[in-house]
Amino acid sequence: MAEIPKAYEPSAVEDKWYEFWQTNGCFTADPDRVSESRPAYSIVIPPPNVTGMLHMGHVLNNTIQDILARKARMDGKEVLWLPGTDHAGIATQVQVEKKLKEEEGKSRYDIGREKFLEHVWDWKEKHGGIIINQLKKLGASCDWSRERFTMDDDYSRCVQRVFVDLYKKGLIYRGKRMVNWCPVSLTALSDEEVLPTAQKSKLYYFTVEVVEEPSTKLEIATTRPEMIPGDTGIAVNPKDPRYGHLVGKHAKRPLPLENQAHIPIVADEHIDIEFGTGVLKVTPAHDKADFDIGQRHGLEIIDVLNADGTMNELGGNDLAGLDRFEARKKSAELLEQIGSLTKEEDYENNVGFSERAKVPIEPRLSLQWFLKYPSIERSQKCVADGQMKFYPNRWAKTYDHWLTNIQDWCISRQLWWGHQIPVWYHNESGEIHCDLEAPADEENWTRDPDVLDTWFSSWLWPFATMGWPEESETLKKFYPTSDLVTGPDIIFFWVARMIMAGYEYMGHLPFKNVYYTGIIRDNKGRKMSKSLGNSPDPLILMDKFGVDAIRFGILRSVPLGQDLIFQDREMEKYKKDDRYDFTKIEFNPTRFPQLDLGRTFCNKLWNALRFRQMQGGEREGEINPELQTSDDRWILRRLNDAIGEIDQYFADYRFDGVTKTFYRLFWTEYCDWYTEASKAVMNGNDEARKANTLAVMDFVLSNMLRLFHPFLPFITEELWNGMGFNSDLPEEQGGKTIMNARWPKPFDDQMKEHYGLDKTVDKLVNARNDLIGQGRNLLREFNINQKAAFKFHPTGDIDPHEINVLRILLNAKEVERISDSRDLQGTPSVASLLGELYLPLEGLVDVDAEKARLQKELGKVEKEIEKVEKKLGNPKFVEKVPAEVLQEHKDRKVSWEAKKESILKNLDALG
RNA sequence: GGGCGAAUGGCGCAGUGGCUAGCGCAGCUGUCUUACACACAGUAGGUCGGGGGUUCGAGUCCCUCUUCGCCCA
Repeated sequence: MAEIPKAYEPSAVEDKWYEFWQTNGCFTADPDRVSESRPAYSIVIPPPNVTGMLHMGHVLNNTIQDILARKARMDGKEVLWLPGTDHAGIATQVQVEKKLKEEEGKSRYDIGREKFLEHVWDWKEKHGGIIINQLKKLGASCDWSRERFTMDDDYSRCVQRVFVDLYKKGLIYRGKRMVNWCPVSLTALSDEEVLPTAQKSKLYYFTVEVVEEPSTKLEIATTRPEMIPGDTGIAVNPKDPRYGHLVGKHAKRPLPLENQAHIPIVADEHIDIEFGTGVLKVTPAHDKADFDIGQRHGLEIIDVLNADGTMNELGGNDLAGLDRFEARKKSAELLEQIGSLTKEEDYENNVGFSERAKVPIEPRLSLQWFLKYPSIERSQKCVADGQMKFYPNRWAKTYDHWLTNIQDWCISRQLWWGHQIPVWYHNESGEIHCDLEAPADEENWTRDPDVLDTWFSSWLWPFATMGWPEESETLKKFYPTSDLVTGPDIIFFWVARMIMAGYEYMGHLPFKNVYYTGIIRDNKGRKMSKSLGNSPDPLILMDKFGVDAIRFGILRSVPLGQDLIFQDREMEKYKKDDRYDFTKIEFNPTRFPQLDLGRTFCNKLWNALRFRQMQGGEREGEINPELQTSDDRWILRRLNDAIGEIDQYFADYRFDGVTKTFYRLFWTEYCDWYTEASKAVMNGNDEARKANTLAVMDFVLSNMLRLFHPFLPFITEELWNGMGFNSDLPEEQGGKTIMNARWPKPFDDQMKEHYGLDKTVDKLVNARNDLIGQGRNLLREFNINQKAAFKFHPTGDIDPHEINVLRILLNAKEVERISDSRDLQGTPSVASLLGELYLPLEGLVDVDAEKARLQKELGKVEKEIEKVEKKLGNPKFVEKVPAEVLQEHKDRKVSWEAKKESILKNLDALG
């Protein structure tokens, strides 16, 4: 790096290095390279919606995967991070239909299936690459040569193959069942796609007449009076003393007015006597529970709804053609007209909403395809016995519970965009042909028009992307995958199903660890969503703050499995109507404190290297133990401890912990203490020592760059190359790119001994730094901004280097070493294990102020002494506590008492 | 109704029974000190949601209550 700019400019390096990595094949996985000494490591990406756009959740999720992949490469593994996108049946189809309506005023039926699918593919071609490019911008080190799409021909073939196989195994069947129907998307949905949502609604009370006893009226409560025309029975609990005797008689159904049919009153144990009036109207066509009651009692099924949620002619003259919600109001009016309505009251209940279309679903009887899940037992066992690990582990319980209560999966969807079901019905016999190929006499058959649930393709993702059903090299080497990173919201949709598919088709679990990320929320704690418009555009953030800053900032505040509050101090400012406008985000460092933390971290890192460069460009070689200062040993010990901590945090998937350690090691320990202390050497004349200090710096910096690389890929690569840390390394071990540099290892015992890295180093440096802190405090207490002279009275032998460091870090004019402190009585002073430090201020000392300061200090110290003495005075404490804790308390007491003594001496001197 | 999670300075978060409960941001005071004002130095600010218990010792373990969130029925 010829001339290093004063500040880090992300835009100047990001695209350059991404391009470099790609053209040099740094992301490409090669199964042939896998060996015992170079184990495989693999992740499959949770495929984003092909027409989607990057949001903060993607940033979190993919940064974590990238960190894992980059770390694994540095650990010497052959890494495959396999990317791709999902065709997202409903979501994509809805978008294209919307566009078609807007641009051409046509519906999909107007142009037909074939033409419509052409539109979808066009849309996919146009928008499908967007999110992929956004992931590249984020630095994702995916093997793009293996990018897959769930609608690729060979992938499609896998989906069909699995359908046919499961059908032949008898696990897939077709049946008329109550399903969740979305009146907007006009398709069935699986139970998992329905979200129970609390609704404020009304409970309508109305009466019906008992046909056999016209004087008897039954009062019924319902939230859906528009369904009355579909009622085919009245159910009561046979144990209910109020109604038991009416069983077997009939009731007169009030609606439709022109068809007030007589419907049977039946006895059913499942009726809750306490709820409402204890009388339930039974609408078998429109409620799952009612359907079951109807089945038990042989009730008629009357479907009063059209597919789009409007009432059909069976709803009667007054309701036919009305939307279900209008029909609700209208039927309440009708009941009132005939004097049947007795009251309305406010009521809160849970209504199932379509996950995609955000409207209440209708339970509807229809002919659909269902799957009895395969390999349930093995799937449940592998998590329960810890073969597969969940992080955080608590999700294992949720997973287990779902598998225990598992229901058959409705896999058919009445959509056009997706994998069409490989089933043909014979036009005359109705015979079913289920196969990869159409029947030979295709003209006599009709293919099932429905497509499969999108998740029916995604559940094959870990192996269908690797060449299955061929026994490809990729599959052999990279399956099962190592880690899966995803959100707990799709634990049933995706994770559980992939596990089952993995066992069923590969005979093995699909991944060994599952990391569940938290959810990103806005600063009011709300989930970020399109409809609220409370999600900032990550691309704009990357542009303003730098990609590395975003990665670091986000990861720094994500504790394992906890949701993350993304702070935006000015969100409200950008409110437009009910939404937020994040299209114009100005650069404003304090607006996003978490991102700013990342940005300043990068800049600090940049400047730490810049400082190193200014000391001379040559890379230094071996560290000579003879020439080390106490600070050299100390920083090597700090680095060593940090590597250990970081490794442990990685093992536990605690990325917040990793960044925290980075911060402490780099900012506090390396910059604030070590770099500053090193100036004592760098400003001196001992050239050998200077070179040695530079060698220590190079060693620590080179280690830190490597540790940071998975989190901060761009800036570390720029500095690694620019500063020449790559220069004497073999190409495949960091010579070409930091991506392949070796992950730092803690020192072994021999190294520790060689460099003299024992605890005594810490004791000395900590005591000296404590003295510096106290000295700085004195300067501020006495309001001294200019350089002042200190006098230092050490308690023991001390290297002149330490005094020099004292001088530099205190920013002192001079630190004079004295052997007798008597003359200094009455001047401000502080004490540490190393000795006493005086700030001789002739004529400047406000005796009273200094006394007050010392008294305050004394108070603190005495309180601590009291505390520790109380503990040590407790015989039970002394008896029971572990030896090292006891010793530690004793030491503490000694140290506080020394401090107290020194304060008292100085107070005494002040008179 | 059942299950899970959270509650620690103004804000966002660490804290694995035992150092004086930490970190970042924001605040206040001073400094453009030749790596960094995207910085440096100093400083104030919390008794850890409430209550009870276990323990020599509890932010940490147990019980209970409150509030918030998620999942399942």
